[in-house]
Parts: sequence; structure tokens; C-alpha cells
Amino acid sequence: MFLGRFDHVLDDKGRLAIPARFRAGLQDGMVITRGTDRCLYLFPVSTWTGIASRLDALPMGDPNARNLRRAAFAAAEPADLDKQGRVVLSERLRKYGGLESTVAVVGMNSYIEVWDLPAWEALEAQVEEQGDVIASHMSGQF
Amino acid sequence: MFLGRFDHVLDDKGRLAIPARFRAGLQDGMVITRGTDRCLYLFPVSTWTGIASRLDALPMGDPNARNLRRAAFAAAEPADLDKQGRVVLSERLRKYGGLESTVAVVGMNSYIEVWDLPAWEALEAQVEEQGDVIASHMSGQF
DNA sequence: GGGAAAGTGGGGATAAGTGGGGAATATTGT
DNA sequence: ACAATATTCCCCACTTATCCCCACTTTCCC
Repeated sequence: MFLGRFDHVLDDKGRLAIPARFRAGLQDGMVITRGTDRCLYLFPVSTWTGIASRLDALPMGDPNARNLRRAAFAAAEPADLDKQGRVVLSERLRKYGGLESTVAVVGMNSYIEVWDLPAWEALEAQVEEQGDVIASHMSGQF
Repeated sequence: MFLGRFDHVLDDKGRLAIPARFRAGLQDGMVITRGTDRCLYLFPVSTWTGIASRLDALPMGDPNARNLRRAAFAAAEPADLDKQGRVVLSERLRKYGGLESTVAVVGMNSYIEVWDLPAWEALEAQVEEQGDVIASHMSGQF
């Protein structure tokens, strides 16, 4: 599973080194797409196919559903690890995520999120202020 | 399958370069036809035959079904990739899609859509206005 | 401390996207 | 029917981006 946060550098070719611990789960390829709050999602293909089939099931008679489906598929980009364990993030994805140079690669258990580092740190600080909320969500679960 | 968005130029001969990643799925030929919302659909032949047989199965006693069938078959045009991986879009199809010079070629998983770029961008902006609709549709799915 | 692996950087070969010329085929007009 | 014009298709050429490989530095681990 994908756990932990890693700060990596995006080079001028748009390449991002995937943390070594995450690579095994991405050997068969991955799909990178836009996530919530200006981050990027990075799914193993096996996970993506499930998402894709649910998108395919959307009713084509509904205009909103049609456009949602279009946006979702258009934003998705297949990718593979190179021999050094990196992926190329397209110009478009980088722009969406506001990725400049240093990014946070965050394991989200079943998938991976990629954040511009300043944005991630701001989010982290914000969450820290709300410590009680998190604690209340976790109580009685372990 | 077909994923991602690519901005390509339509030359004065009406030729459109198919993104290299899409070509493998179209080697055996394709069928281009009118899509919803003024875009073009581009199906691999194998996918098209399924659609065609469903159209064939429509009840010929029903006037609506008859006309749907007529419109669907009349709009469809077979095409092949040339040696450079391009297809020629007929005058009629270009006019229907309002294709001027730059178009968006969008992978829709099982088929491909072709949009006039300004129209596509308008659609994208519209979807974005609806907030994280995409994310909410994907959330709870992985 | 030594070895291996991880993260980072850069250069060269190859393919992708685009434009244009010319031969073969079809279309039009006299 | 024949010539003139237009259309389609195939091939070649250029520019830019992408991919693949090699190499260096730092960190981690034994």
C-alpha cells in the first residue's frame, strides 16, 4: 500500500521520481489525473479500470453526465515508470497542480497524491490547527 | 484504451493527425460520425460493428426508429490512417463539428471525440464551474 | 566505513506533428 | 470524345518534443 510523504524535485523536463517504496504497485502502469483541491491523483491501472467502468456507466442522455465524463477522461493520462523509476508529468497536469519545482508525493493507501510543496505545507498547517477534528474521527477505531 | 486530450491542427486539406497513442486501436480502420453536442465520434471498426448491429435491430415498424437508423448510417463515414497516422475529415463532418483550424482530440476510453478547440475549452470551463463534481463522482470509488 | 540503492541531471537517438509537392484518379465543360 | 480543371492519395521533408540511456551525488543500510 501507499503510505508516507516524500518531497521530490521536478526537473525541467517535467519528470518526477516516484518513491522507491511506491514503485512495485505501479509496475503495470498508472493513470495520472486531476484531483480535488489542485492536487494530482496517481492510480495503479488496476484501480483506474474500476473508476473508468463506473464513468462509462454514466447515463449518456444527461448533458451534465456527458460533460462530466468528458472532463474526467480528458484529464486522465496513462503513464509508465522509466528505468529510473520516474514518470513524466505533462505540461497540462503540472499547470493544474501548480507544480513548480519541489513537490510532495503522498501515499493515500490505495492511490497517490502529488502536491506543490508550499500548498501541501499550508494544508498541513491548517489540518494541525484542527487536531481535535481528526482525533474525533479516529476515536474508537483501534 | 483512449485517454487524455491532445490539441492538433487541421490542415487545409482537412487532415487530422491522430495522437500516436491512439493509433494502435485504429489500425484496422475506423468509422467517423456525428456525436452529441457538435463533436465528432471516432470509433474503431470493431466497436462500430456492435453499434451497427444494434441499429439494424431497431424495429422498422416505428417511424422514429426508421429515421434514427437513416440518420445514423448516413452520417457515418469509414476512414483509415495514412502512413503518417492521419485521417481526412470530410467537408461535411468538419462543418458539423464547426472545426476551423485547431481541434481537441479527446480519448473517451472506448472511442474518441473531436472538438473545435474553442468549443472544447468552453465545455471545460463550464464543468469547472460546477466545482469538484468530477471528484465527488470519483470519491468513494477507490 | 563500504556498498548498494535512491534521487537527480543531462545528452543523443528516435518518433511525433505538421506542411507541401507531385502522380494518379475523378469531374467538368466544350 | 477529349481536353482542362479539380480532387484524392501517397510520399518526402522539416521542426520539435519525447524517449532511452548513461552518469553523478547523496542517502540509507549492513
